[in-house]
Parts: sequence; structure tokens; C-alpha cells
Amino acid sequence: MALERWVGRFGILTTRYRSIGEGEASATVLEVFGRAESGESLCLLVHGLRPHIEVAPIGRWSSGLEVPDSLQGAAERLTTKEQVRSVHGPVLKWTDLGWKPVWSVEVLQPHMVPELRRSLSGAWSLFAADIPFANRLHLDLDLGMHVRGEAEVVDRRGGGDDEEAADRVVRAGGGGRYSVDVTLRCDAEQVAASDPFPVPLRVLSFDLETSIAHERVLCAAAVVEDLATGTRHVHDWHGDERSILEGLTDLVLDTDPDIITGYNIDNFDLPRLADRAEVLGRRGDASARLAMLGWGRTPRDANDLRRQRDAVVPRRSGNRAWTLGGRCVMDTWWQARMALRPQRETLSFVSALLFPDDEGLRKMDVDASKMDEEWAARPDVVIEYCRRDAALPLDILDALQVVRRKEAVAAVGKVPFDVAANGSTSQLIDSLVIRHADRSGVAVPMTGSAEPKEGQITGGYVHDVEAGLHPWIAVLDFKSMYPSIMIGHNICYTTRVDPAHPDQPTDDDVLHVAPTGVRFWGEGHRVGLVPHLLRDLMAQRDLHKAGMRDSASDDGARAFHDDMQYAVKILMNSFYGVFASGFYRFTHRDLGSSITAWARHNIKGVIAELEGEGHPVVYSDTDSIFVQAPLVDDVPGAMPNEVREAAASGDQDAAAQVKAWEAAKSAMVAFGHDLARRYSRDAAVLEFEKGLSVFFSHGAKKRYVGQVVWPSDEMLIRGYETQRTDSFAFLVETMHTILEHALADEGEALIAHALEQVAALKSGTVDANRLILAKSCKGKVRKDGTVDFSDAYANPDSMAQVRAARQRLAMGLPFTSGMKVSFVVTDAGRRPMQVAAWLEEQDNGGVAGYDGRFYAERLAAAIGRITEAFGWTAEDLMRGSRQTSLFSF
DNA sequence: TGTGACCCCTAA
DNA sequence: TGAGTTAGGGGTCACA
Repeated sequence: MALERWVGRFGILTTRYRSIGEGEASATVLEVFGRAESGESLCLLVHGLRPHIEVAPIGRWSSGLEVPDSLQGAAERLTTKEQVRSVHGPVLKWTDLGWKPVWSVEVLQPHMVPELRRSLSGAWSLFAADIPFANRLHLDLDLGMHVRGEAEVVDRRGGGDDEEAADRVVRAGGGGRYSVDVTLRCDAEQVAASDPFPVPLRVLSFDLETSIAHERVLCAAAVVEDLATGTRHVHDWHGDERSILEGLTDLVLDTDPDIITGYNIDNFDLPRLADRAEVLGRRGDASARLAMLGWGRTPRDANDLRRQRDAVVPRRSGNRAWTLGGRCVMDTWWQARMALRPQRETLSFVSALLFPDDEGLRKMDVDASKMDEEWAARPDVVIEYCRRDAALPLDILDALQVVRRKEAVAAVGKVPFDVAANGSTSQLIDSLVIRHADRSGVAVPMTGSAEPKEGQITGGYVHDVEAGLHPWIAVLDFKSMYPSIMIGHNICYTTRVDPAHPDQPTDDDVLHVAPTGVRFWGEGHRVGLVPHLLRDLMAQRDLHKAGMRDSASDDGARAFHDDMQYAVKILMNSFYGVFASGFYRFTHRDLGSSITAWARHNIKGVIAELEGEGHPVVYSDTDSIFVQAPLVDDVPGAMPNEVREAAASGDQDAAAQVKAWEAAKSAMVAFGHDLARRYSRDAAVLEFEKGLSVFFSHGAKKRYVGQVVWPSDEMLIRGYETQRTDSFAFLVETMHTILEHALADEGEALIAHALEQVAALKSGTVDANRLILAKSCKGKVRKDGTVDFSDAYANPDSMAQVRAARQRLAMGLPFTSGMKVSFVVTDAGRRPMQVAAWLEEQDNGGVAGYDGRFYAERLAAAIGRITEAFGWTAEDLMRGSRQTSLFSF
């Protein structure tokens, strides 16, 4: 039979490996799962990569490749170890203790590495010995998510005899037939990186309604969306529980989604399905389990069921993300939380936030806390509600453009989609740094090999802020401050001058000396891995920003470049954090502290110079400086609306005021540009970011508000309660109005509003739904559904959110660790204060009343900090009048 | 009434 | 595959 060839581009979702054969005849095959540009789902069996680790002599080394016979012999004898296939080398690689001879030790199978590591530790320095084998595909072939492949077709969906097809797949190194459109086989050299392209991904979102009394699944619904076309199909199931689960599984296999989502599926729906499948299936009955939960693209057999991750059934170890062979599990709750930081995190709240005009969202009035009664009384309504809740996550992902953004992160970080979606920051950094180290002769240290960081390093500098209103402020920012410092001073694990290293600088060598005294080699000696990568990322970002400008008329292209430049920015800013952490493989405690030391040095230098020139710096935080522009004729920054209106209707006096204001603004903008030009240095570019007509702070760091007048017109608020998700709506709205008055220098209106709002709370005339407080709550959910809060809290019951969470649990409502719990304070006179959990589905949150005095005091305290600048204290606001005393002035 | 421990959340 | 960082404000509780 002539072999059918397959050639095309595809996006990699996830990769795992399988071990085949025994001993010398063994091999490791990568199972790469993805979606082709043409629309087919695929599993590519990649041959030819072999697991290996690297070993080098222990301790300091300075004799290069001159290896004593005893060492060479020891390296050769490694082949006698049962896990080892062969030993190659040595080659010279850079390590923190000198350029060392490094042998590559090929291992029979990846799972043998931990054992080999244990038997070698003490005798050898180990490198690259903790890199998951599946990552090798991306590292060794320099792949990202988007690739091009040329392969041999092994199997097609629906094509031909089952047994013969299965046999072909096994001969190609697979484990059995894969649940994909096409199964392919190739050698590693036949896969290559491709430019990013939009992968036509398919997403399945599902939702369950479950009995509170019996934990049983009452009904389920799922919606499948094709992202390329936007078409959707809705399905639902009810009746026999086993057939509900089997129906869901059949749909997953039929529609073959790349991404599985839902709202809070990580902590609710998936654990529930796993529990029910266990209850319904007899122990050891693999076929029953597969029929109910076999959602993966992998072979459907008992071997696959035993896998701990990327299995044919959804699995998770510990509290980490769920994995599923060949697909990506992505919880919309988590994505919405990260992207939106909503005040409350329920599906209905997030939906209302994103789709305020959609009335249909609010009409459905199923009370989830009484699900059994609802199901008994009107199952059709419950099913409709379930269908809607299965569809909403797709709307949310779409509104937030989550999938396209993750795809951009995967492209920039050169990782599979699932790592971009669910992985950690250090995995993204690893992906770039390790592949560059491999190409630069740098040995890759193991995680945890660095000496632990003792205590915290010193961070950014925050300048004291002077309370009050300040007119005409230019805000200057160091551009990408930490990345610029890392590039400018060649800061890297591989460039730090260490007394223990055989390479020591001479008087002729150019060095970068940090304010702390730590020294880094100049670029002439060696360019660090990190500076090299960051420079490359900066260039990529410039390219995409240019691409955005050039594709102004093409929305799709513009969005692509925007997603890409944003992903680059996020990734660049992640470098500092990872390298300042105590555990990362390429770190040393001097790296992070040198970066921040240079940052403080730079910004304090600029502040001192500015003040020396007579320009007051009213505030500064880490990489920003707020400078007062020279005042022209004392023109106030606040421009009352009525003056602007009067000027527009011909008032001469008002027109003159507006003219003066515009002139002052122009002067401030010119001043900002001038400062940026004069204070920029090679490695520290100062940009004129914003111009403020007024800046106000009550005198606390990280809390301020400003009226931006250049380059746009907007109110800029930082830190204040308006920004906080643990505040209540009435306070947020009140403070916003008060800050507006403050910026307009409208003291009287400001005080009048403050008094009115405090009085409203005292009299209890404010709706309780504007007084909801929400705080996140941690707790370990036990197998039986009860929650242990004592792990997370020193004194759990002293925390209001824990008490509210306990109320929810008592009502049978779900709890997941880290979720925000909403409540209203009913009596703050008692200790601890009494709270009532806010129940979204019930009228008025199921709350009877609230403690008006408590809310009045809390509002007065918050806005009192601001009114104080206008002569009124929090106590005055509570009292409703100003206390005059001998000492008041 | 003041203080410190503990916690949440934000700025950067 | 355990894991980005520090600086800082402010709320609540418990206790002197």
C-alpha cells in the first residue's frame, strides 16, 4: 500500500510521551496533539528524540577539557548503569563553577531519570536532569505552538477496519487508535517552526446541575463552538445519571474539542464528574469508566487509564490544573477572575458586568440553593438554565479574547497552548532560557540548585507624597525599567563575577558594578542569556507595534499584532520576578538585588537632579516620577466646567481663563518632553507618559488621583477604595464623586456630598445590594465536602469571610478555595462582627437588614482621609457638623 | 484607647 | 509540574 503523505501547518495543544520496546530496542515516542490549519485534529507520533541528562565533575573546575583518565573512566562506566543507554562527550560547557567537561548521558526512558539522578548525586554535578521530556520537542527543534510538519498518515477517523488500523498505529509507535481526525508518524527532523497563524480551535463548554441532597447529577448541558466560524451547537441530557455522563462523553468524542471549559469546572464540575463516575462504575471496570469519562484523544484502554496526567480521563494531582490527554482544560472562572478582577465572581455577576444589556441573563430565577425542589417542580426551566450556563463561558472567553491571547503567549513563549493557558511564569521563562543555553554552551542547572535566598531583597523606591492638591504635574516613566537594567548592565546568571569561579576579571576588563558592589562581566567578555533574550523580545515588540500601525485598516491583523506585542510585554516583565525568586534554576540572590539597586540608584539620582534644578518631585514609585512643571502666572490646574461653558457662550473673562489654562497645559507638556529628552540615558530611557492638570493625594504612598490632560483626557485613580475589589459599591461610588470634586477644587460640593452620603447610611435608606463586601476565602475542601479553614488562617473564625463561607456551606452551596465570599455586616457592635452571606439568587441576597452605623463609620473613615484636606475629619462627617475648638484653625 | 498580629488587595 | 518579586495602605480582632 502506498503511504499517504500529510503536509501542513498545525497548532500544538499538548504533548506527552510513551515508552515502547525493551532495553536496547526501546524508544520514546512523543504524542503531539494539535489542530491543523486545515481544520483536522491530529496526533503526530514523533520519533527520534532520546531522553538524556548531563553530568560534570563536582566542584570548581579550571582545566577545561583536559580530563584525567580516572574521570573519563568514571564517565564511561556510567553505561553500565541499568538506566543508561550510552554516554557521549565530553563537551565544554559554562557552569557557575567554571567551564566544565560535560557528558551527555542517554537514558533508556524518561521515567528512569529520577532513579538515575538519585544514584549519581554526590558523585557528579547534574545538569538538565529535571526537564520534562515532552519539552524537548520544543527546546531541541526550537518550536513554538505553531509548527509545520511533514508526515506519513497512519490512521484516519472512520477509515477502515478497526483492528487493522489499530495495528498500523501501534506499528507507528502509538498506543492504539487515537480519537482524532488523522494520526501521523514522522521523525523529529520533519517538524519545524512556523510563523504564527490563527489555529481553528474548537471549544466545548459544559455545565452540570446537581442534587444537593444526593450529590447526583440531575442534568447536563454543553455548547460546542468553532472559533474560526463562530458556529455553535447546544446539547443537553437528563434522566439516568449514567446516560448523562455517557452522553457528555459521546459528545466530546464526536465534536472533538481542543479546549474544554465551563464556569468553575476545576473545582466543581470536574471533581463531581470524577466522583460520580467512581460511584457508578464498578472498581476496575475500565470500559464503564471510559464510557462515562473517557474524554481524551488518547487510546481508550486500561493502560491509559492508569496515567497520572494527560490521561484518557480528566485528572489532576494536588490542587493544580486538570489535565486531559490531547486536550486543554481551561476554567472560564479563573480566566475571568484574572482578566477582570470582578467585585464578585459568580457567573451571573461576571455576565452582567460584561453583557449589561442582555436582559435574558437576569430573567432566569432558578434558586441553586434549592436545586432539588426546583428540579422536582420545573425540570424544563432548570434544563434551560443549565443550557444558558453552559453557553455563557463561551461568551465570556470571547468577550475577553482569552483564547487568542493565550495563543499569542504560546507563540512568544514558544510553548504548547496548554502551557500558555495553565502553566506558570517560570515555565515560560524556562522555555526561552533553556533553549538559548543549549545553543550557547551553558549547562542548565537544576531547579533548587541555587543557595536559598536569605530574607527578602530590597525592592523599588517609593517617594513620600505631600498631601494636598498640586497643579501641573508631568509624569515621567522609565521605559521597561527592569528589563532595560538587565540589558544595560548585562545582568545574568552567566555574567555575574563570582570569587568561586575560575574566570576572574583583570584590570583591563570592562565590568558593570552594581551599587551593591556586585560585578557583572561586560558584553565583550560574554553577553548574558537574559540580556540577549530581552533584547530580542524588545525588537519583537517594536515589530508588532509597527505591524499595528501598518495594519490600521485590517482589524484581524491589528488584533494579532496587539495580542503579540502585549504577550511580549508580559513576558519581558516576568523575567525580573522569576530571576529574583529564590528557587529558579538560573538565579542567584545577587541578581534580583542588583537590578533593584540600580533602579533605586537611577531614580533617586533623577529626583535629586530635578530638585536641584528647582523642580519639586511630588511623588515617585519604582519607575515613575511626578514632577511639578514651572508655574506660569499661578494658573490653577482645576478648570471648573462652568468656566469652560461660559467661555464657549462668549464670556470674555471666562475665555481668558480658558486661554491661560491652555497655555499652562502647553507649557507643562513642553516641560515633560524636555525632561524626558534631557534625563534619558542609554540604559535608562525616561519617557513623558502623562500630563496632569491636577494631582491629589491625602498623603499616603500608592494612593493618588490625577486629572490627565495629555495625551488623553481621563481621571487617573490609584490605590484608593474605588480600585479595590473588597470595598462596597456605595463607598466606591461616593469616593469617585468626591475625588472628582477634589480635582475640580470644589470643596463645598465635596463636603456636601460626603455629609449627605454618610447621613444616608446612618439612616439606613441605602439598598443593601450596594453594601455587599466581598473577600477571597481560602480553605481546604475535604473529600466529604466539609472545609478546613485552619490550614489557611491563624484564627479562622475571626475572619468575616470565613464565617460567611460557613453559612454558605451550611446551606449546601459550593465552596472553592480562593473564591470571593460576599456578605453584609449586620451587627458590628458584637465581637467578632455579625455578617450575613449574600446569596445571589435570593431576593435582596437573602439578607434581612444591615448595620447602618457600621457602614456610615467605614465610609466616613475612608472619605474622611480626603475631606480632611478640606477641613473636615471623619468624626465631623459622622456628627454632621464641624467641631470647633480653641485649637481648630 | 493604643498596639501588634494577621489578613486582603493594590502599585509597580 | 511547586513556586515571579517587594512596598505599602488599611481593615479586623484580640489584648493590654
